[in-house]
Amino acid sequence: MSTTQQGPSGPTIVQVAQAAGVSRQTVSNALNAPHRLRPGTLARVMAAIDELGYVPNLMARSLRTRYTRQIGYLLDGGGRDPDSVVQDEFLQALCEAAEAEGYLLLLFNYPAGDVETTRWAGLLRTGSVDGFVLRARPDDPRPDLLSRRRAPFVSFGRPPRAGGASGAEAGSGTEEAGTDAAAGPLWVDVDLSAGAEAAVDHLVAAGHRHIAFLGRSPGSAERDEPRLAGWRRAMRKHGLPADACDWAPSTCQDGARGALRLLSAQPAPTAVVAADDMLAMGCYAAAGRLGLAVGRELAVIGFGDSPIASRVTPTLTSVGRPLAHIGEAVMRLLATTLSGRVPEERGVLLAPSVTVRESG
Amino acid sequence: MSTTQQGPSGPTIVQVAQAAGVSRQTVSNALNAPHRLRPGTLARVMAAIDELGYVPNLMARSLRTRYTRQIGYLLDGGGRDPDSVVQDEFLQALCEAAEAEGYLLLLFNYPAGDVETTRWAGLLRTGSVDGFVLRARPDDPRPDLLSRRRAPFVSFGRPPRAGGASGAEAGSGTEEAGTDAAAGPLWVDVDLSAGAEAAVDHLVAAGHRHIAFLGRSPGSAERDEPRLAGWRRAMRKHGLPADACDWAPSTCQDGARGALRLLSAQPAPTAVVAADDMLAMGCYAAAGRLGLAVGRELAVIGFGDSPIASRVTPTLTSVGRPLAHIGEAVMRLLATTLSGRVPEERGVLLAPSVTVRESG
DNA sequence: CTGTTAGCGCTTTCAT
DNA sequence: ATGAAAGCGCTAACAG
Repeated sequence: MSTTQQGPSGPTIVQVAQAAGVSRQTVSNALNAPHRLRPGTLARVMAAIDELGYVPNLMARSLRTRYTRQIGYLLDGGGRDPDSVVQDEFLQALCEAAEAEGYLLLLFNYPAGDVETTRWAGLLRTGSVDGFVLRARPDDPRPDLLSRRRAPFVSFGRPPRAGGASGAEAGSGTEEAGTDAAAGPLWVDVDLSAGAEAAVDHLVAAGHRHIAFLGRSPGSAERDEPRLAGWRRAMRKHGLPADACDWAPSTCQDGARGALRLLSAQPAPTAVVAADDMLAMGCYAAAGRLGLAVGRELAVIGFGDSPIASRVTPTLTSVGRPLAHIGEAVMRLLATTLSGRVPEERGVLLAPSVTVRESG
Repeated sequence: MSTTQQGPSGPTIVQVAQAAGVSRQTVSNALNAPHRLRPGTLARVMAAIDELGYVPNLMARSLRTRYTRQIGYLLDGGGRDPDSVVQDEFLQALCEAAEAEGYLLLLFNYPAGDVETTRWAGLLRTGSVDGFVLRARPDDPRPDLLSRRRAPFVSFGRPPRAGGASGAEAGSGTEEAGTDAAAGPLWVDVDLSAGAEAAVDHLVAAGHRHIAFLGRSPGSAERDEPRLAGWRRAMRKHGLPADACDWAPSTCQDGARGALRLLSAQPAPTAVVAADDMLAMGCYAAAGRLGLAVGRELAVIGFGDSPIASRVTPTLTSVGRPLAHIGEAVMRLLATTLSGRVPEERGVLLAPSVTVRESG
């Protein structure tokens, strides 16, 4: 009588077998390889399963099959980006995608700066997870750590070049056939450059010809380079001069100052693409100070499609993040490797779409 | 190459036993009941464990012990609150607290409106989790569903009274003494009323005597009632009139309008407690329009301590959310019930503290 | 197509 | 204090 406390473990496979008058292996087959059963038997077994409310014990299954259908997600405690909305929505999307593939997400902490900890690498060995997903930030050491331990994983955000080995990998397919780990990590990322281009395309289609870009000031070269490049490329593509860009810290006030600088140029831009929604708010403030009506006299497009975008007046057009698609792509990649196949491509770039609202 | 694909399962307990020259349950004891071993043996076993890099297989352990040390967290897809920062930070805190108690968090989706799904209840039976944590919103049906299935869980946010289907059978209430589940769910919540009181206390200590309250307009009665009550109680406590309160939709512009109404009263308030940080931003805007310097001439305190609080000028004093404490309290409660003990109290109210910045 | 035989890695009796 | 036996619930091999 092990009445410690643990709840009512439902019926086991053998009870179902008895109820259906078959051997327990047949029940197992009914669940895992139904095509091997005669339709009649299958129906009888299924009926018994239904009646008894049988659910297989996943731990027992894992013990036998050596996989858990759980994947680990490394929560990033260090990255106290106010971007946390992203993490939340991404988690949501990833979770959904994982369930669609038959996986569950196991969460754990990556204590800030805790490079040495092998705890999560251990999770693979303890049989808690089959692989990992993480959101890689610039200079994130984790992808490399995972690669080194040969842990299957996919990163959201292109991981930094593995510091370990190669430098020259110009098309010589020689190391392609080597260890699978040497092929580099799997990743999915947002094509911010394409997002900026789409924003410009949208504005040009609306008749704008003087379109400025406002980036985030500290470290803009790194962080906003893709957005900037997309803006430049799109402007060139449309035969427009890409000469009106500026940078400001991502706060409402600083953004306003930056926007004022841009708007005081001659000829003044009629539209601004801001590197994030907060800077876009700064553009609103600047427009207000100049007596320009956002949407009618000055178009503003932000980045990130944050919750505030739909809560300001006028509502803000913003380049979104295809989080659902990202989640799906990540899980598809991971499921593929976990099943032993080789994914067609190591990395996936997903273009965001512009959510058009009143501001432009 | 006999292996399908699954990674290198580390050494097992029996290999450690051989290496240490003991039997395998001695190794087990070394891990689970070290006090039963002679120091010498223990050291030898530990050395072998270290050398071989042994980690116990948790699935096998679970199969035997009947608990998984995993707890499920129901992601709330429906609650598209722009409050999502809360969910993210809470998850972080909960995850940390869970790990401290030796638990891991298993995430899964609660598809919006999917009241019927028994999938997550099944998770308990499949042996995937020992219990659940969820963030309950008003009228959340999930706590009741979990109670009904006798699933151990703790909710962040006081769950609605477990009524049968609806208000119909609300009366009887004699089912209190029956099952243990009837003792009601376990919960942890933020004492927003105490938070508002603390805010007022802080303002009064700073010399303010005319302190207004600005609430969120649709559904304010429900959502902001505790904040309002705390403000009222504190005002009364200090012998001040609690007559200046107003409501506005939680956007910057509407908040500004609401604040303007409040500030046009006679005598004009010198401080405003806003029900969230967004409304506080509205107060900033109103102050700007009136030529009042926030912090010096008008004190503003928000709620939520959101990321913007520290990024605006002047930085915003805000009533925080003790997310770390909440996570710990939740896990303590859950761990207690899971270990078969009865927690001292069914519910825990945690008072938030005021993060003082430049605005007041 | 079905049933029998093993055994995944661990912990819990019960004997020494 | 340590060792031997048993079995958690399931599925991968073969046998029939």
